[in-house]
Amino acid sequence: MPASQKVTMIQDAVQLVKGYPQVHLTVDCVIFGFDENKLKVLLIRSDLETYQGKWSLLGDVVHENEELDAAADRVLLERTGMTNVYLKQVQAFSRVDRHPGGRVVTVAYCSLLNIRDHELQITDNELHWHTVKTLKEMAFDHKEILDACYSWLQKRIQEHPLGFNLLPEKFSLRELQNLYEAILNVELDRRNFRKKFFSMDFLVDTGELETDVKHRPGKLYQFNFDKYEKSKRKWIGIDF
Amino acid sequence: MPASQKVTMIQDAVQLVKGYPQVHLTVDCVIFGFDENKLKVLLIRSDLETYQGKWSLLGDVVHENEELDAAADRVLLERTGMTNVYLKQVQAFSRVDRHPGGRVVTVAYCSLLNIRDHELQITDNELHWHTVKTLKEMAFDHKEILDACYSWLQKRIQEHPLGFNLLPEKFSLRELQNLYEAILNVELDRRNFRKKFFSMDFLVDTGELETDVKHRPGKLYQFNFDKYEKSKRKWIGIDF
DNA sequence: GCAAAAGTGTTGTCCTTACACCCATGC
DNA sequence: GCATGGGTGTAAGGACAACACTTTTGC
Repeated sequence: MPASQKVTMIQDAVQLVKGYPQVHLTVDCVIFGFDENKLKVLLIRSDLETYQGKWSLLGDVVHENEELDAAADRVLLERTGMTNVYLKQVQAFSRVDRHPGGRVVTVAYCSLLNIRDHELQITDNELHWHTVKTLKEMAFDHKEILDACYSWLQKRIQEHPLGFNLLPEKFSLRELQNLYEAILNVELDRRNFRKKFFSMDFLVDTGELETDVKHRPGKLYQFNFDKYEKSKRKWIGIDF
Repeated sequence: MPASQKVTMIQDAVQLVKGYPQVHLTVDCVIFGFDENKLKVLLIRSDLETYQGKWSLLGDVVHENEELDAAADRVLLERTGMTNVYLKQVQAFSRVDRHPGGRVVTVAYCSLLNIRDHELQITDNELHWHTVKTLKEMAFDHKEILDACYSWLQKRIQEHPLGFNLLPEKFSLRELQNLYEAILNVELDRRNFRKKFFSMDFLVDTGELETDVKHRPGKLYQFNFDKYEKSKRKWIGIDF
């Protein structure tokens, strides 16, 4: 290394960082659920007067010594009372004017949970589940964030077994198919759908049957996450 | 809406945001290139004494009224002199101790460019191209960021025509195949590879041939981005 | 017994894979 | 003329798409 390099070495990293500009940083969670054969998202009314009546994602500031994932976990825990929820970072949004109160950068998270597993505890600000399809305007850039997370979900659900997070532990194949059809917004052939999932061999027949249905009850299955993890294939293909 | 809601409405958004905690925010660019049939990444020596001798990604703070994409563009322009470079946000990294100078959140970008298109202008801090495969330790959490961007690239290149950003405008099929083999770390069958790309019908025969090769020269092709954009297919399938 | 959904197989088509020989050029 | 990589075709196997009838249960 040339001597000239050493001269410019920075010894005091703390001093260096102190000179950096700072921004307000938040997380916003797009929390998806599945009910009545429709994809739902958990929203509250915005508490900003500017956005009076508009719907808003669940979010919060990132605390001083908190990682982004932890902040998103915390938002989820505070709002739904649930831990160990499927939660993935999707994208940062940084439009300078995205918040009327000033410069706020936000990191969007996509979360999937089973609506039936929990009752909403705190229903401040009309917290409740909204049908994704019929959702129009939202506060801030939250519609844009929702759209990004929805696209993300549509893509991911075709490549990874995320969908099971939206269903009860035990589910019928009809429910599973309804889930895929709702999320992907397509109709699928029932026989081919079943063949596909059976051939993947990750479904476990629980031996139980649906109850409270007005017709022939379907078998209930569980997803074998362990088996899936062990057999993840490395796919090589070119397709675009 | 119940009356109780109105009471809690926030009128002064600016005041609200002023109360939010702030963090230091940076962008880091993983700039990939392709040369000598190897995937390369553009790095500098860290200028922090703590990381003396270690390699570091190209990054910078995000300015006060600057979007993340713009900050990444700026880093690229400053370091390579290039604009209109392929550049996508990949992921935010927020480990509390990831920077020795204090809490710094960074957003990673993946960038693809054609090494031949530009000579490195400023070679401060030993800026230069590194073979990805042989890269071990790096400053900060930059190895982790690089790995994340590399995985992202491996996945994306199979689904979208990104690879062409790493090649000259006109390229031979051999070069294209070498690119895929290097990035995916596999060997591909030459005949099947050619068939695949020809059947997609996005390659335009320029009528030109390779020069300066010691054997029969191959045809040079261009990628037809317009045609690709127009025929993007919506793929529905379940596969995991 | 009827309504409603569960459950099941086959066939044709297409895509993927594996594989070997001749061709054009530089030296 | 020989070494080097360019260029091409075919056949087999596997995945996917299309399609209809019987079975079980609730009422």
